[in-house]
Amino acid sequence: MAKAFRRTAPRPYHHGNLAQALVEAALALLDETQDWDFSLREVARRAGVSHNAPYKHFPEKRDLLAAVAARGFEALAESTLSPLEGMTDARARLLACGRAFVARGIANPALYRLMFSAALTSPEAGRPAIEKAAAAKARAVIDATFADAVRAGRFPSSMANPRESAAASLAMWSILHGLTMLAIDDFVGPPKSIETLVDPILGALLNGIASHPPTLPANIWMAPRL
Amino acid sequence: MAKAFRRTAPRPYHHGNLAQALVEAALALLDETQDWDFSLREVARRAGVSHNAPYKHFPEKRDLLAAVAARGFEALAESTLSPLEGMTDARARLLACGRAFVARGIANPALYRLMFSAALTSPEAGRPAIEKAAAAKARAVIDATFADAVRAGRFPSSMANPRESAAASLAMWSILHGLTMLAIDDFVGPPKSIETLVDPILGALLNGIASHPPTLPANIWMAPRL
DNA sequence: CTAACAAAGTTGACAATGTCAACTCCTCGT
DNA sequence: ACGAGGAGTTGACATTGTCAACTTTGTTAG
Repeated sequence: MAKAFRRTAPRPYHHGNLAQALVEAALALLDETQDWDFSLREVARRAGVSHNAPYKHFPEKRDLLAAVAARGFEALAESTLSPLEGMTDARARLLACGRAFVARGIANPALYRLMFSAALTSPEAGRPAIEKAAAAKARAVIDATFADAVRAGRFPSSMANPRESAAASLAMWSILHGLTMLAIDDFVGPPKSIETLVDPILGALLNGIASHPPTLPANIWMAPRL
Repeated sequence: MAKAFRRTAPRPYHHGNLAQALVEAALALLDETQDWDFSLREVARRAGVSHNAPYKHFPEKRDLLAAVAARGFEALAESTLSPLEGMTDARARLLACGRAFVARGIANPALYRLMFSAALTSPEAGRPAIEKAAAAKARAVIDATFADAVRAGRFPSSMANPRESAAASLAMWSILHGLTMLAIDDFVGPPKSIETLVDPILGALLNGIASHPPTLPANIWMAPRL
């Protein structure tokens, strides 16, 4: 950390924090072009380094994309978590969570798509660890909100059972993920207002879960495989 | 090589039906590599033609991919339709439809992903017409099955209202699409048996819809934009 | 303090790819 | 019979991901 002051240093040989700058540049490119087929070289150009500098931080282009995707999951986690502040009604919290989820996806379609893309899975290792960890964080928000709702008595107490809570949580993930994807991919729209889209759809699911809680087999996992 | 005998026509100069052969080859490559970053040249190689022959049939690589995706939607439509033969119970039909949907997606993950990918949307024209048409066909199966169920009295009669039927149908699409994607992307699994995964999840949604049918604003469309 | 080392960045090279342009071969309608 | 145009071919080009070898820098052992 400690290093000489660089009061005038416009262009230190060492970039300082290139990895982050590259992720930033890639994020910008992703937003501009709405696709991740931009060249690694262009990312390097934006960061003001040579076309091979990125390789010192990311062994492959895929690894850069994974870092970007991880950022996306972190943003998603934050987006779904923050509106819950101060909300008490369990059902309203779940709906708010859902709205925030879809809204975040629509806000940056390419990023959302990238997060769930296969572009980052390597043939042998599956999804990169960095992405798995971030995705787990995002998943935890929904899981926790659901668990809260169960504890608040909003759902049958049998749903404390992990096989039932997993089923409910998976159902909610699925419908939100699916709805977001369809909206992004122009299969549904126009989303003039997120609530009018999410509330009825997610609401119907929540009603169904409350009246007849679903159950999953014991060995189903609901997360990137570890 | 001027005019040679060709009684057994081993290699006619004109391929006969290259467009289809290219789609076939691309389909095979997609299945093998589980990705669509294969080169157009490799597709041409497989079809036994020069690296530029494909351009006579598809202006861009994207157009070939769109044709492949269209095939995928057609297969999806067929897969979801065929198990309905002879089934009478409306709820069972919907569940069967859902199982078939997810099963088809899991059967060829890369193809499924391609269908909903942005790789084929051109910046100005959106998704190619060929894909839109095929997607509409697949969507129609679920819509129709739902409409049948309403007619059979399995859902409140208010659901004959287009705003309600659209909501229900969208909800079902969403949850199926989302579940399929999550399964494909290794966020949930292992899918040792499709029914144990789909039935509880989709069942919960159907229960919710039956008890409190959702409604959507009037101007929401549920299809690739025409 | 300094010499050496590893991390971070650079330049150069290579094969492969998507696509353009110009050419050749074949089929078919007139 | 023939010529027009569709179908396929060859050649070329800029761009890309990635490898290898080099240089610059900050840190650290002696």
